Amino acid sequence: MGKRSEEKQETRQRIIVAASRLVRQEGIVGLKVADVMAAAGLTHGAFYAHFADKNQLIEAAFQEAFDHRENWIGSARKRPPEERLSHLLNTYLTPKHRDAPEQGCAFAALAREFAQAGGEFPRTFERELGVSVDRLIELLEGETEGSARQTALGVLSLCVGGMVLARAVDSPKLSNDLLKSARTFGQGTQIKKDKNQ
Amino acid sequence: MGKRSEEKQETRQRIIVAASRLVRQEGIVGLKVADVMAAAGLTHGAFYAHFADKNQLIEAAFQEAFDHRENWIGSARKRPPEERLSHLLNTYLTPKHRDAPEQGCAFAALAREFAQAGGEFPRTFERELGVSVDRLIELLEGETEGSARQTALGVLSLCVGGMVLARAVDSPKLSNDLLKSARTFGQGTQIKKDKNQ
DNA sequence: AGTTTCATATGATTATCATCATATGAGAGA
DNA sequence: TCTCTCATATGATGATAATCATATGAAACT
Repeated sequence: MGKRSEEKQETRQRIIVAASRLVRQEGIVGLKVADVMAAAGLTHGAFYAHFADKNQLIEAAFQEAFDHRENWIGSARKRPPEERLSHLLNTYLTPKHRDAPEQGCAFAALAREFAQAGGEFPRTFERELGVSVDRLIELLEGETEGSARQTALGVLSLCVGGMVLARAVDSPKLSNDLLKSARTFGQGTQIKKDKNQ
Repeated sequence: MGKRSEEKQETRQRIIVAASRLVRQEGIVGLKVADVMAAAGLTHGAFYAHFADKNQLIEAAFQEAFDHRENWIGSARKRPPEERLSHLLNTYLTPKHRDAPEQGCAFAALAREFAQAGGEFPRTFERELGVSVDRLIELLEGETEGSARQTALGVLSLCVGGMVLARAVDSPKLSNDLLKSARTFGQGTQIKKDKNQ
């Protein structure tokens, strides 16, 4: 691969990264191809040298957003088992995450729109969700009441819902309360005290 | 008020009802004024005799969607206190609700878009959320560990998140698992056994 | 150096919609 | 019955954006 196409790949990557941020901020319909290109330092016309259409870009951007999923799950893995669940909740349901959707969880940012998008979108969504679920199961296996899978799906639901609502309300007070309550609510789910049971 | 303007009000109401269903199905951006009017049995031109603009319609449609909130909360009120939380979860997080977004919860359907819409939208959202929270607090008061408000906010987060995710994934199996896991996860939150404590 | 290739830029094109302007026609009051 | 009003219909208009067509210019190869 020559220097030429290497640079093109870099440009493509730059477009994807820009799109990944913008799409989480603006949503799928709200994402404008020209804005993405401008954010990547290019003009709109070059877009179709890199992608067949906007949908292809969105798929790539969505996946790109999960490159940092490990930051979340990986940091919980370093905790002792009985603290993992609350660590997950406490690092996801934060004002900082709420206020930076462009670098935050893509499920919270895009689930609603993926739900009605046709084509490959639902499968793409499911694949990424599946990976998250698997990671969470590894993390929680044998540590919670009920099956780890059940806890994993429950935690994801609570996190996504709490974030979506916290972003939608007007007052900072209520928004913060939503985050805090969701954190606490999720911790009401019992963690096994005896790891050998 | 003469017959004339009475009929106009009825027409207006028909438009709002149509919009309320369509907007939950298609989203705010996805909602087309012409589609709403067609669904109400009219043509697009008449729209501006009823509303100043599309935003005004969406506000009205959003509120309209909550006319049936009592079906959900009210039916839980008939249950003994210790069953209320699980009743809420079990009636919200259902495949039936998932498959009929046009008549379902407007928070789950519209929160993401309200979050980025400017103008009055965030305040409107917050007002309706506040009402729901108040109703839930009345329902749960003194019945759960922790404050009723905290439980109310937690339940709402879990419900909305579970529904949004269940609607976004491709496979019915995973979707059903999400609903079921969220139901169970939420019930892990302890209900007081002794009502007089 | 001369030519070719191709990544990117510039300038259409086309579709979709919200919104506006004007027309129509049925009912209300004279 | 004859106007007049106004709810609704029909037909613009204008903006926005995806996508396409063509131009350009720098690097790669001869």
